[in-house]
Amino acid sequence: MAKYKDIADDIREKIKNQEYTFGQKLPYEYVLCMSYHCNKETMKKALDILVKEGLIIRRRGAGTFVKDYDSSIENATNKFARGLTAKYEGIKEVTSQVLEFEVIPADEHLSKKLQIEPGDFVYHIIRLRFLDKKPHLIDISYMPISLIPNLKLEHLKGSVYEYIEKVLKLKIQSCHLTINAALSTPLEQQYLELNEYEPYIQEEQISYLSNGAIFEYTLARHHYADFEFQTIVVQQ
Amino acid sequence: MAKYKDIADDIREKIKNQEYTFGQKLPYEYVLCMSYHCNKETMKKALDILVKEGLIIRRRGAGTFVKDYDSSIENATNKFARGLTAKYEGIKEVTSQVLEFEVIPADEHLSKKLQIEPGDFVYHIIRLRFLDKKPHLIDISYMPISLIPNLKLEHLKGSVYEYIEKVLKLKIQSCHLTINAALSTPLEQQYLELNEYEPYIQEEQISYLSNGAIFEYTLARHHYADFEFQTIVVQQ
DNA sequence: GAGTGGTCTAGACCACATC
DNA sequence: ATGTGGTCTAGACCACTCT
Repeated sequence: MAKYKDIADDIREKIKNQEYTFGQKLPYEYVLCMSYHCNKETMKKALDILVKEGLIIRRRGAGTFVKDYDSSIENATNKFARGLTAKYEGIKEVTSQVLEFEVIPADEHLSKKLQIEPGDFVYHIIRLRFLDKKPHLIDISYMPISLIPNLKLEHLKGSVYEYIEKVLKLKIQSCHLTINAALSTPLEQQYLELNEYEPYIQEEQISYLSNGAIFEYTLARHHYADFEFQTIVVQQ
Repeated sequence: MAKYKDIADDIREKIKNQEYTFGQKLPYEYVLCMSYHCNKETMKKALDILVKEGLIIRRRGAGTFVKDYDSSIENATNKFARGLTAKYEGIKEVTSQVLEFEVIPADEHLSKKLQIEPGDFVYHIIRLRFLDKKPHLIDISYMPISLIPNLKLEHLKGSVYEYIEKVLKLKIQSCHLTINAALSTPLEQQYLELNEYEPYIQEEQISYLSNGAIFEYTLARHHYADFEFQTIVVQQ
């Protein structure tokens, strides 16, 4: 683990524990560098992480200040996991009901999304996911079998991500998200308790491994009333 | 403008012009440093921008590769502007109809969102925004009058951001976005052509200036069928 | 082992904010 | 004028991938 990430973790904790409180000016760069025994560039990398998470703001000529914690979002790793692994804070129990689990050849559309050849075999998985026993989203997933061998029903009941990272030792590197909405079909009406003529909200997710391969194309469909997505955009 | 941003701009152009094409390996760091006359760290900063934009992927021990351009999103500056200035590609005409323009004292809720004192005066603006003459979203905005003096009706018909950046010479630094949905009220039903019992999708946006002040709290309400939002999450 | 990216440092110099 | 962050460099060393 890189030093700058450790420093970011440490300062993040201090903000969360209100050792540094809203509006407070942090010690300036030189002092922080001294206390963490690091170089200025390293400290900047650390603080830039917190800037991207919306925890602090840095102003040339003025200083570094703690932002309103409530308006910031969880750190990028958690945000990253949000789509499917459902690490929802304060909610104890995440369960899944597997509605479909089969292997099919990729059609034209799928082969483009997954950057594979048409006809290559992929898992086709539909899961209904519950938070505290309340149906929360329908999750339609496609993954190339060549990348994710030996996927079993039991993995689907827990976290597929855990299987990929802990068992297969693959690293998830990035994902491309698109959020939109569409009128519900009987599938969503049945499981998300939507009425006819009511839309669902969909997160389309294309996920990359650290080796550059796309391992997943997922459509997560939510009840519109349950959906929330947060992000922070920082001018470069 | 920083050198690393210039280099990123240059390489981004080469990818968009397909001088570097999908899947292609870029020259490795040393060669790029030579041709741009810069240091390794500077080149890394440049390439990291493109990684965050989803244009390239970097793999330690392997190289730097161009991602599928179609699946990447417009650069951060455009994405940043997306919320309100509506630089929608391929669409010629963005117009606004001002439904409400008044100054009110901030209530408890607003004062928290804008981080001002309750009672401080704020603009309250409701606009209906059209893309190519089609009603596209309703935009409910609150801005402290102390930060944005002399806002006129004419500014609302064009881009408020342009007034803030070009006339007031203030810099917009970051914004916090929250996307959710809620059942439409008569306001949305009337202007977005929604039926009763149909939801709208809302982008809540809290925007910061480079001096750390919050200058805007906006609710942009979209017809659910028109809404799309893209983002890329990269593991740190 | 060779190729390639990632991190860290010391120090120089620049840009902006505030007084 | 002083305080503070931002950028850039040269060079060292480390970590991962490929084969």
